[in-house]
Amino acid sequence: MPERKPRKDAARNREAVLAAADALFARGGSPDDVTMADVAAAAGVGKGTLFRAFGDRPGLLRALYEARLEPLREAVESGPPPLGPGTPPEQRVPALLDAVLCFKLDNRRLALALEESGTGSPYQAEHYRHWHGLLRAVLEQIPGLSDSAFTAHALLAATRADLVEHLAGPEGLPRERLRAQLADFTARVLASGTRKGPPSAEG
Amino acid sequence: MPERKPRKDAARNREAVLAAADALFARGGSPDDVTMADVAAAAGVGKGTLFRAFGDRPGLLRALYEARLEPLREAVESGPPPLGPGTPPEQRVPALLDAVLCFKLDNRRLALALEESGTGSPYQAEHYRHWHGLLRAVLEQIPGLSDSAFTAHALLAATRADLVEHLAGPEGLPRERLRAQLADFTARVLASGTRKGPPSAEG
DNA sequence: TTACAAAGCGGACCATGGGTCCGTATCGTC
DNA sequence: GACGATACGGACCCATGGTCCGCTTTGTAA
Repeated sequence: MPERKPRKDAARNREAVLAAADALFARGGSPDDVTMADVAAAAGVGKGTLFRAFGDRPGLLRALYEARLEPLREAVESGPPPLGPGTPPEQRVPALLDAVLCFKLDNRRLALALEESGTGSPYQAEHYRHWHGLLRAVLEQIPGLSDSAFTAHALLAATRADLVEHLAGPEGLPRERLRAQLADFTARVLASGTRKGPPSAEG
Repeated sequence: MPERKPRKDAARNREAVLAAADALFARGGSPDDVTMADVAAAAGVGKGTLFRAFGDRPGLLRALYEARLEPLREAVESGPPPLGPGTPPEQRVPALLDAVLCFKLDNRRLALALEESGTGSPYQAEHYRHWHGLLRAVLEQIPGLSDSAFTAHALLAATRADLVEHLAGPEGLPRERLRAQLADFTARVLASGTRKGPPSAEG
C-alpha cells in the first residue's frame, strides 16, 4: 500500500489550510477562538475539504505541529552537538530541554492549542512519546540517576505549553531568563547524581 | 454584603448536585463523558438549578475540588508535621509534594476533569496559586536554592493530573512506586542546592 | 392559617462548533 | 473527448454548555 499520491488540487488545498491555520494561531488570542470553520474560510476551502485532509481538529493541530517540529527533530537525530547524537549525555540533556523550551516559546499558541485540544491526554501523543523516549535514553547513560523514565517525564513537565505560556507571556519573564531558570533546574537534577566536580553549568 | 443564607431547598439541591457529580466522576471513563445534563439528571434537579448554583461547568468542578481539598488544606495550614507549619523546610517540601500526589491519586478523574476542562490555563486557578505560593515560600527558606518560583512550578508540574493518570493507571505504576519516584526526584532537586554556591548562569 | 413576595425550580429553548453527506466539479488517463 | 476516480464545499446534523421564564416552594408577617 504505497499510498498513491494525492491529486494536485488536494495537495494545494492541504498547503493552503496549513498556511491559514498557522497564520490564525499565530494571531494572539486563545487557541480555541480559532474554529475549524475559521480555518476553512481563511484557507478559501470548504469544511469538508479541511476534514477530509486532516480527519479532525487534533489531526490538523498535529500536522501543523509536526511540520514545525521537523527541523528540530532533524537536528536532534542527525545534527551536530550539542543536540545531535554525538554529544555526551551530561550536555545533551540540558540542550534537549532548552531546545524544547525554545520551540514552545516560538510556537506558543500552537503548542497550547495542541496540548489543550488534544485527544485526551497529551501523554498519548506520538510526539510526546518520541521526546520522552529520547530523553529517557540519554538520561539512562548518566551514572547515578535512577528512574530515568520518571525523571524524563518530570523534566519535560517543566516545559509544558501552558506553564511556558503562564510564565513567558504576556508581560512575563523574558525568554533568556526562563531559559536560564530551566537550565539551572536541569543542572540541579543532574548534578545530584554525580558526585564529582561541578558539571560546568553552561549549555 | 453579608450574603444572606440560602433557602433550605437550595442548600439541599446544592448538596445533591455535589454528591451526584462526585459519584459520576468517580465512575471510570473520560471526565468529559460526564455532561452537565447527566449531573443534573443524577441529582434529580433541572439544569437551571445546577447552573444557578455553580455558574458553569468549571464552577462545579472547582466547588467539588475545593470540597475534597479542604482536609488537606487544613492539615497544611494548621496541622502537625510533616505537613503543618512547624516543619523544617527540607522535610516539608517533600511532604507537601507527596500530599499533592496522593491527593491526585485519590481523586484522579476529578483532578483530570478540572485541569482539562478548566477555564483556560490551570495556572490561573486559585487553588494552583495557593499551592504554588506556599511551596515557593517554603523553598525560599532552603539555603542554596535560587529561583524558588520556577522551582515550585517545576516540582508541581511533576504532579500534574494528566501525568499522574498516565503513569498510575490503568495498569500502570503502583501507588507506592510513584510516590517513591517523586520523592527521589524531589530529593535530587533539593540536595543539589545545599552543597555549594549557586552554579547558575543567571540570577 | 392565610396571604404574598422573594427565592428557587426545571426543562424547553438557544447558540456554537465539531463533524458528516452527497450532488457537483475537477483531475488525469486512455 | 470521454469517462471513472478523486476531491470539493457548504448545507446539514447533533451534542453540549448555557439561558429564560412561567410555575412552585419557602419564609414571614398579619
